[in-house]
Amino acid sequence: MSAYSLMDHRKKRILQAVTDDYITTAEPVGSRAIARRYDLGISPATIRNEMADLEESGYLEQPHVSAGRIPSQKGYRFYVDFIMQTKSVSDEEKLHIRRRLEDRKRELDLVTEETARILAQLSNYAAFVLSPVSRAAALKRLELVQVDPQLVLVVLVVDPGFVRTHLVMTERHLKSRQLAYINAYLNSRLRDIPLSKIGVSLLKEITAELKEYSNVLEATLEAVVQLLECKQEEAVVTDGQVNILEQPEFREVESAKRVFDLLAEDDTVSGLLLDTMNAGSIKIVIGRESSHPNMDICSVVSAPYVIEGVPIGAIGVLGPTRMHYAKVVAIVELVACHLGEILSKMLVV
Amino acid sequence: MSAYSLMDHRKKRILQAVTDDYITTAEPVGSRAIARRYDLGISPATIRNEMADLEESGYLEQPHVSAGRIPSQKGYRFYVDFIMQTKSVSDEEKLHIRRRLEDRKRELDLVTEETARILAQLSNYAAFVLSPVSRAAALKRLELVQVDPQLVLVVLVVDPGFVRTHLVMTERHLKSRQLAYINAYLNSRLRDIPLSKIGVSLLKEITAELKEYSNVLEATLEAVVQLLECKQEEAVVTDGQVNILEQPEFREVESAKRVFDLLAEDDTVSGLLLDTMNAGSIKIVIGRESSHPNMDICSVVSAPYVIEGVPIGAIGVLGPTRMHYAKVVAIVELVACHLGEILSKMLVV
DNA sequence: GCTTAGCACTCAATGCATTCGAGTGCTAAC
DNA sequence: GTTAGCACTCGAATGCATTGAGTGCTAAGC
Repeated sequence: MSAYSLMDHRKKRILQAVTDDYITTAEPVGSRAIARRYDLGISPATIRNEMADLEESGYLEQPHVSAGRIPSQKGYRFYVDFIMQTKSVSDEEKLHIRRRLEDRKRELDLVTEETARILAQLSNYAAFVLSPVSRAAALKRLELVQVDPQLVLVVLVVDPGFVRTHLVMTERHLKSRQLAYINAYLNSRLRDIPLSKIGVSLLKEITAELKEYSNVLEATLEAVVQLLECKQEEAVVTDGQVNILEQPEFREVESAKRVFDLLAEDDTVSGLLLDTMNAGSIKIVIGRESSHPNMDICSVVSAPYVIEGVPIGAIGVLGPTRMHYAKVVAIVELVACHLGEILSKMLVV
Repeated sequence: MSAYSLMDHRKKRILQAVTDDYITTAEPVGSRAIARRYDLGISPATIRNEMADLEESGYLEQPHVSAGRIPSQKGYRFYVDFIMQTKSVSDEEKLHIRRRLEDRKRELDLVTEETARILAQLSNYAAFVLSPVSRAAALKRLELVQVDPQLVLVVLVVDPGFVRTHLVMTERHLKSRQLAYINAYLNSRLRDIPLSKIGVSLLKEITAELKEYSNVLEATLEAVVQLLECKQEEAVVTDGQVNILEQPEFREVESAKRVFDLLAEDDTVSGLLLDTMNAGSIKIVIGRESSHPNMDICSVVSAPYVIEGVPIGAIGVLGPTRMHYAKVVAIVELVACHLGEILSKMLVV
């Protein structure tokens, strides 16, 4: 028997009214206000009785005895799971998002940054985007380019997605034919190998095979390892942190600072986004549901974005627990969807 | 006759005392406090008289009649120009900075990010770094790499400095010998040409010369233009924005928000840093000395960093007008110096 | 038996008067 | 020129009464 059936219809409507009202006004909601603003056909006294019940079962709480009620964390959870109906976003808005992303299509970083910006602007909360990572990603090409007698540029192309480069000093100058040979050999060994399989041992092996060039290759292959590691670590792009300051619950600098600190710790946010990506479905974390102490006053709505059905990243929005869940869920889902589509055009090569 | 000579020694000492005290306590300073804390050998009454003079000539001001004095903007300016003595930084600290930067030496972005972080941590204010830009920068190498039958990777190496890449779709597959020919030709034409001279016209010319490959080259060279433009635009890395919230003057969210908005507008900060770079010397902007309205409550200390005597970028720290100027100036100068040294090892190839 | 009007009660917020004290400016004495 | 003394100012803190939004409970009504 789900929690759903444990609450009668009228209680649900009242919980909904309290939550909706509190989300928009940020003020505790009283029985009179509900009777006036929502046409429930019952008197304040009845509403009071119901509210008392809702409080007893933990869905509502009272900041102090002569104030109205506000949803508890449990209340928000119930609201999110069983009550709210996600809003749909207007077609113009969809088009607008699409166009803004299309405009950045030529570079991955630009797209993720723009996505974060769009999310922040639409939601008016803080937004973040976990850049695409793919377990299935494979090395598409590795190219050494002689830039200078002592300098080789290592270029890595990964599919799906990104290009990384690194300059390496070398002791001896390689002739272009030698370089071509090395390049051809490296590509024959590494091409289409999943990144997860490219480890120190494989690279050692290759160095041994090409031992005539080992002094050049050592530095190069070390760079390869570093480059791959470096991209493996999750890159999170953030935007709209300032929006936090507009929320009344963060008016006192102390609480605002807690949130900023939270956002500054990369791994908290990126961990959450990685979870979302792995779970493959939209995720709503309310207040202390998260283990992170500074999250108690916040909620996060996050969703994965997919390429050909495979989640390759995630986006999210962080706001106060009194978050406009319905709106944010709609936005996050929509943006995730568009982002996936744009990226699939860009990355699947 | 400079402002310096217009103020007698005792007044200077008092202005210094007020400023030092206010900078550390953030509380208006009274005559008694000065008499007690600073050994000036004069009584509070005398100090009061001097303070009244200093107020009349605009160096001090009073929040209200029964409060102590605080430095006016003019007072800070005088303090910065004629009174404060820059602190020196301990050797351990220098070593620490050096080591942190050395650790990131392999990548430009890492170095600038770490620099911003160091600056923010040492100063406890918001910090930013303008990435190296150089008018004298020249294209060192341009390389096309065939990644895939329909995909060419354009790699640009710029000296001093950075590597940029971009993927371009092509209609026909080029044989490796053709690609080698194009590469060789492009490099012969473009190598060591200053970026400022590489424009659409030059690239058009080259396309014409290689017209047999024009359909491939058009897209490629267009990408080159975009890549160069993209890097020309100033990249500013920021850190420590949260520190702003620790300053008592930004306790009310309103003022904090103004500062965050200011920091969010890239061009304001980057403009300031560009000015500093072009001026080639340390720069201190106090409150309304800047034209930007939201700067009125802030000060910025910025300094260029140089490679072989040539300024190629700048770093800066933003805090309240009640900023610890002496300390910040020392830090900014020191970090700028180290950054220049590290970069000259990295970039001048 | 549920609903609701009525009422006593609670408590944060607001306003107001009072006090406190840090700090000043002025005057007069040194 | 310096300084002690003193009256004065005004923000901040404190205390106290008032207000009003909102509750819980009881008893009457449908």
